[in-house]
Amino acid sequence: MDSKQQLLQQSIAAKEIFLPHISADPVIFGFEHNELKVLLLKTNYRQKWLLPGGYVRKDEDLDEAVQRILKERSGITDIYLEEFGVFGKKNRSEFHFEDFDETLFQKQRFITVGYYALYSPSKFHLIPDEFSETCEWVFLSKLPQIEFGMDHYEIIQKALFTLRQKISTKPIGRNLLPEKFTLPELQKLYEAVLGKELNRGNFYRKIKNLGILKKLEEQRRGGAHKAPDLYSFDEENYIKAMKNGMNSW
Amino acid sequence: MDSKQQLLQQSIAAKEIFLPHISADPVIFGFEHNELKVLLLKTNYRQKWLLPGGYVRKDEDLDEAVQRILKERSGITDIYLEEFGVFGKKNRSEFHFEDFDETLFQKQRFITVGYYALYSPSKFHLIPDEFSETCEWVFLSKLPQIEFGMDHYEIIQKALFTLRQKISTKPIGRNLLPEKFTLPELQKLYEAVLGKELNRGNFYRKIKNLGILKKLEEQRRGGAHKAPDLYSFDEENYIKAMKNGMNSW
DNA sequence: CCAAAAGTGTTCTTCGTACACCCATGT
DNA sequence: ACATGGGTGTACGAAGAACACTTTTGG
Repeated sequence: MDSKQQLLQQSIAAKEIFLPHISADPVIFGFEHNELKVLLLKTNYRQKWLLPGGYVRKDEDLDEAVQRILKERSGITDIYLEEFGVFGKKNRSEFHFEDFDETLFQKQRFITVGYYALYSPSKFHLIPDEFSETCEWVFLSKLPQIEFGMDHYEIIQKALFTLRQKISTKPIGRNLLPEKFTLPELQKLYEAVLGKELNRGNFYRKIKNLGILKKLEEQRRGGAHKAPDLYSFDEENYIKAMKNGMNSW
Repeated sequence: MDSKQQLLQQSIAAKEIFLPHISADPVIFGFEHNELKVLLLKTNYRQKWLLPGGYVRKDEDLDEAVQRILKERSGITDIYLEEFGVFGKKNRSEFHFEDFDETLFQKQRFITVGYYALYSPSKFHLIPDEFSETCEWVFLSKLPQIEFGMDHYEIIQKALFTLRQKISTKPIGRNLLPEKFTLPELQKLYEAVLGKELNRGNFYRKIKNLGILKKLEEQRRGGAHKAPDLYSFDEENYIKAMKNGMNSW
């Protein structure tokens, strides 16, 4: 079945099941090789990269919808998503389905709700859905070089901006790093999100004063030079710090 | 024409003009007598208080929609609105139109987008639309005593929370205070938003260091005791401060 | 033993907090 | 003149910024 046939078929079912005009788009961030990456799908149709978004069922809450969509399109489950913006320009998807007539469900005007989340890529196996060729992590530095459908690049930009705001008041890392990690690794994560270098000494002191870390009785061996200490997050204090907030970086 | 007839009539036109399932609700904050207030409408139908929300035309951007809605329902124009949340529970308006059958446009499931803004009430004359009995500023302290339709109380709560977050990083007051104002007045505004008292001396120093104020060559006469100096905002620096942000209170 | 990275300590400055003091005005 | 609120100054401590120093490891 080619991709156009596939979309037409989906369209018929969609009209029954989903609310018209409303969609949700999750922006999932990951961290690897000291760089941030985003989860994207390359659709069979038109070969453009898109966020793994979808539609809202008539009988489910919006929150439930995003969770389901993400699961169906990528295989990711159990992830905390946070709304960060609504994209409602009337012609935001104008040229995306130009091969189809107006009866296609997917072609109608959509107002989309953006959600973002942080997720550790190692935790699961990506499974693209039937409409997508690939489901891939794409590094932020590569984004300007790939071709997006609709306004999805803009959506990612805003998600990233929101993440930067967030890191200034709440701790980040619990979902992006493995169980055990080193302080230099955590610092690299913060630097990747903020897009600037941080002073080592000051970072160490500040993060330790937050009290969200537990120092383990082991080091990460294997690298050249001094072996760094391993840490894990102190669940209880981490949750407290999430609520209370802090100052800035 | 009674209120039920009115709603039925509106329903017919609405199906032509508006997108289904999507609405926008503006939460407009004002400041008077050292207290915050919110702009609300009391609908003819069912006598519940509601935000002055409405629907999105098929041929307008979402941003345009909120502006138009607010203008039509209250008379307010030229105001900067900022999205703060989406409310999409499937049964959020379940009991609101129970006197009607499912064909009523207004009764369908709506996912609503919340916008908030700050506005100086003195600047305009409130004009309720034809569907509303009154268009009124209601003080925050009175909110628990009035009866809201749907989940609009919850929406206001989140708007207020967002405003508190915002005041911590960006200056506030430009839209909420008259052209000329005194530092004690500004401080009262901050205290009202934050819900706690601030130290006078520290507030003065901090706000002055922001450089967003212009001291005028006059005082506010008439009150008892010492006449306080009048200030106005320095447009240029205010806008800068809006962009740059600052620390916390 | 040395280079390089990890971890700690020191100093300076900035900024928030608390509070004291002076100033101006209407009663 | 004096009580009251407006405006300014000061002293202390916490926290950020910059940087020096020590420690540990692999080569």
